[in-house]
Amino acid sequence: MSLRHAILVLLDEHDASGYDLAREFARGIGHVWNATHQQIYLELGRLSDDGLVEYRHVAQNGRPDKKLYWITDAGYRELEAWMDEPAPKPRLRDALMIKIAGGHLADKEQLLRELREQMADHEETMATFRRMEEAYNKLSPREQENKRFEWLALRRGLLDEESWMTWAREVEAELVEGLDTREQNQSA
Amino acid sequence: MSLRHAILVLLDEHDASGYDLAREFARGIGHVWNATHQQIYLELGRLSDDGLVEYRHVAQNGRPDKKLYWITDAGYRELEAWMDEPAPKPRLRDALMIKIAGGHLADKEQLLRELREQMADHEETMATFRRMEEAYNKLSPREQENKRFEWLALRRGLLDEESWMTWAREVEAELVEGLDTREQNQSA
DNA sequence: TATGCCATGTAACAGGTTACATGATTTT
DNA sequence: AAAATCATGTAACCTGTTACATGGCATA
Repeated sequence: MSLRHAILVLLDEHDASGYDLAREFARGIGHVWNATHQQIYLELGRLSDDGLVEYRHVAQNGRPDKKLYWITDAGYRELEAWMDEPAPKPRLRDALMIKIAGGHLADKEQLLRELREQMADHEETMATFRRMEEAYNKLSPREQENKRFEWLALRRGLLDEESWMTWAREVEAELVEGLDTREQNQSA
Repeated sequence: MSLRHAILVLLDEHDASGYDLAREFARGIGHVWNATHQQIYLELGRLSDDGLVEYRHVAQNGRPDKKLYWITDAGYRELEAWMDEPAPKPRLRDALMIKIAGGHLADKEQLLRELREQMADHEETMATFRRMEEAYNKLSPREQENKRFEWLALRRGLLDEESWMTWAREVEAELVEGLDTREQNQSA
């Protein structure tokens, strides 16, 4: 159950509402951990019950009220204790890769279409990460030092996306080549 | 629910027992999809109930009997139908990255130790993948052609591992540097 | 007028993990 | 003597997803 720890790490960076957290999970940190708003609201409730976070209502003009959460001392103790325990290895479940592995059974045009859709998504993610990296690079050396670990996690996302795109371009080229060859045979 | 489709893709490659599948999920294909034996045995039961796979008992000498499963025509139809539907995007949940992102709260030596353990694991995985790639390279052009898609999925695993190691070495260097600096300050 | 953003939640269900259970053979 | 490999399963529990629910304000 690391969702709570992911939330605590985010709350350590800055106070946030459930909505804020959901946004961050959908963007930056979402690359290494993700969660839907439903999960987040539930977990914030539990964290609050356990005294690891606290919140206050914040009224806003033109927008609905929100609950602003922050991490408590008990929350920090919990986080630090968790840091000393070995992290479970991530378990990957990528359905597209299953399709690729069994690609000889698939409609190649369909597969190419889907690959390209995912490539577009990954391009967007990379663009976001690059913007985040640029923002980091513009910080003062002192601030860079403070956010060094956040940056290292971001860096992981970037390298991961780059490696994915490298792979995808290889696959794209092969699929296109396969389709071209078939067309030539048909017209011959 | 793509576990069943992952199993079907594996059974398309060759007939297998639940145990065989569990081994493959733990090694090769495990990089893109993984499952425990408990999940696999349950799902094989359901696949069998749904007529997508069949099996026969195989007696073995010196080893327990096993159930050898294969994919049926209905199984192939199911797989092909599934291939045409968009695959859900993978959701990453990597606890180590949360630790890294909140690394300023962690004991750096502990973090370095854990990073190095995971690096060793990844080295092993890479070695396995490289052996698999070498085996593929030794196949006849015709066989390479047949297993092209399997190889593309393997290739993804390799690139992913390489990218992970690149990142990990960067982080390792930073952590080591940080610890050295602290030691110098202590002894000064 | 419709879509998107802000903001928080509940409930039912599906999927996945951990613990428990057994037992022979082979390797260290 | 202990650990690993082969081989299959059940049950309880925890986690995560999808569907449902509401509603104002701002932008296209």
